[in-house]
Amino acid sequence: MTIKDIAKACGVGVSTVSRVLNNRPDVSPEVRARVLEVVESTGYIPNNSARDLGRSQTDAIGVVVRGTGNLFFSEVIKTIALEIDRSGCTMVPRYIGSDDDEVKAGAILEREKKLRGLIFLGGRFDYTPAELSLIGVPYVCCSFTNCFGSLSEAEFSSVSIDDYRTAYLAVEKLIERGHRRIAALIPSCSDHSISELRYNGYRDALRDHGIAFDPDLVMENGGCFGMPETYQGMRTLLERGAGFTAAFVLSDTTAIAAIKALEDAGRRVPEDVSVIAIDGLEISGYTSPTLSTMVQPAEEMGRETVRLLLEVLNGGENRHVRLETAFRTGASIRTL
Amino acid sequence: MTIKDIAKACGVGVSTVSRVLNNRPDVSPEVRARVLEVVESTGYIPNNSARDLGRSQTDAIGVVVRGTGNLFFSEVIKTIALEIDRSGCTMVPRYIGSDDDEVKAGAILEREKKLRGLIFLGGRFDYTPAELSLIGVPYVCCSFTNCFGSLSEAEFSSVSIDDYRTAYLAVEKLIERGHRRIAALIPSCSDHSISELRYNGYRDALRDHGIAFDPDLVMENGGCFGMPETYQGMRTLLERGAGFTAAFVLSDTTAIAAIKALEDAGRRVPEDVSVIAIDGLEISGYTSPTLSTMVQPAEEMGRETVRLLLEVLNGGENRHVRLETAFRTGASIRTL
DNA sequence: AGCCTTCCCGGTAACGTTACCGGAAGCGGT
DNA sequence: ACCGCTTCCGGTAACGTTACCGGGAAGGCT
Repeated sequence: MTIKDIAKACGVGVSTVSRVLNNRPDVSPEVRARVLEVVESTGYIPNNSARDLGRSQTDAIGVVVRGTGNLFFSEVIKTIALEIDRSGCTMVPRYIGSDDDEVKAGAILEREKKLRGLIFLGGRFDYTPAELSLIGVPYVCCSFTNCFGSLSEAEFSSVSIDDYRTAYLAVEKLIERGHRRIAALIPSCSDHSISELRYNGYRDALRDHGIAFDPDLVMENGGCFGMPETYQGMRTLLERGAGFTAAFVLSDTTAIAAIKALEDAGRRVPEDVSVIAIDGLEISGYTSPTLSTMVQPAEEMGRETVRLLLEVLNGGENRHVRLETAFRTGASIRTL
Repeated sequence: MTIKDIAKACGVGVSTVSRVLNNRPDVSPEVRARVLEVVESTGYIPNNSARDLGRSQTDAIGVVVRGTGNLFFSEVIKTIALEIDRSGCTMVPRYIGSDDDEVKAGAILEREKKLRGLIFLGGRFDYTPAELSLIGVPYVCCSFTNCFGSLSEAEFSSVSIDDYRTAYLAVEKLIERGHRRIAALIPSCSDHSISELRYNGYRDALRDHGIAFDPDLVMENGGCFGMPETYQGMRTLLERGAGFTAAFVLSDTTAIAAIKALEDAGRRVPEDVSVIAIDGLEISGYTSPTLSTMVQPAEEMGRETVRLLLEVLNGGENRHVRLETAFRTGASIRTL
């Protein structure tokens, strides 16, 4: 069953059928209706490969996911997949490690699969314009913040939360509850990126509330949002001996690991130490204690990401959208 | 840059280049080497659409993922993606809801994207041969057990754990520790499938150890492995008043929800109630208490799934592989 | 009436491969 | 010298679309 069969069945030319299928103008309503009817009744589906070849362009959208352990990304991916499907495009995922070069991975994916567009889901994004020029298609970065001034904002799109502000607010929640000795667990693998911004939020919140910054309360642990590394990080922090009544952790899963470290060391949460995190995973509403966390709108992020990409693909301008986070109160913090 | 350019640069015909690229015989070693060299140096990558069109076949492998909340699947997907990439094929994912018809979704995906093969990742799979005949390409079911005798085992491949035995062993762990009043939380949405088998394992383990089956200890809650449903299920079970010292829960995440329900009702885990689960997610090693759980080999499942599909695609026979689970001891169970 | 648009529509050459056919060259055997 | 076989290779028609060109019909204007 090809477009020729449809054309013959309708008594029109193939180009007319093609026009109808791609709903272009220059087709009379009657002809359009007839073609559509035949297409419907025969259950004809155009051949993708041929279409791609004819257009010399594919309908594939690459999605590079960096950091395999990140549960939050798993949430976002589902929405991205859904939205890409809805747009009639094909999602081509590629998972890479936390320390892999995502831009290189994207470029390879683009060459291999002849992509139309690219989505980057992940943290570190400190590339030079030269490196980024390897990517020849529009791209949008999700869960990302442009913290290197070298790249023009007009050259790509992005959707993210305000990491700085979210961290600031999280820490402020602790301060509001009387905490002044607040530890922070920062993954060190993704400098210059999300963790950097969240770290700044932490420091500025302290400063704005007249609390002196104490480097002994900050633990930079390796491993991008990894649970073992964070667990170990918290243990080391405790051994350091600098007392604290609260901790700010950058993600839900690592917060869970940090809490375990606290408990294994004989500290109770929240009685001895309050913990606040960022993510808002479903599961963190069921752990013991439940997590107080800044909820990222996973679905909205996915939806916006795809929407932005489609916009650019349709000739629109690059845009950068910031999504709101919301504080979800759990049992992991208490008022001093 | 097309195959013609390569042919011209090598002084050979396009068909020769094509033969080399698809490493077919009937090419002399010298010519093959020369072509390969030019390909290498020019960085030429064949056009996928044209190849697919020429072959009238694609390199796309559909992956239908059912049950969006299932974290275990998220783990498996990554390996599946990796292995599909390694094979040179393209993964085309589709996420569907827990109550959607996965076979229909697969058939649609196949028609839309002209798939070469299909992978089903998910639970319920009680379809008639007529329904399954909608799928016109080889497929393999992952995390699945053929519990409907109607379908011949030669018609598809599958990889799964032995759900019956795994559940049996899990319950046995509890019995070994002196428990005799053992509750079970069973998702009721996916009858005739994984939960059915695991339920049978539960009942037989009781029986084989001379423990009478008590229907009051079984809670069938709706929602496929959903945390809210399981939480509510456990609450209802407790209100029922039938005492128990242990509970068998079908997945890690639902076990975490069940534990919260227990704690919210004033029962402590494991002091008052022991809990055992199945999955072995990383996160369940960090929750409080850590979970005792039967670990499913997520990576191996993903690897085997893709391997089986490729086998069939290359003319091999359908196979069904069973993977081993391992008990991982956590703090959620205790000896009476 | 003649001309110029505009609106539709059909024909056909791309698009970049693969599969098939046929042919040249080399070689051994009669 | 002839035949038949194998090995290797080039030419070319598919594959199923899309994009472009051109043409006919209809309608408005001079």
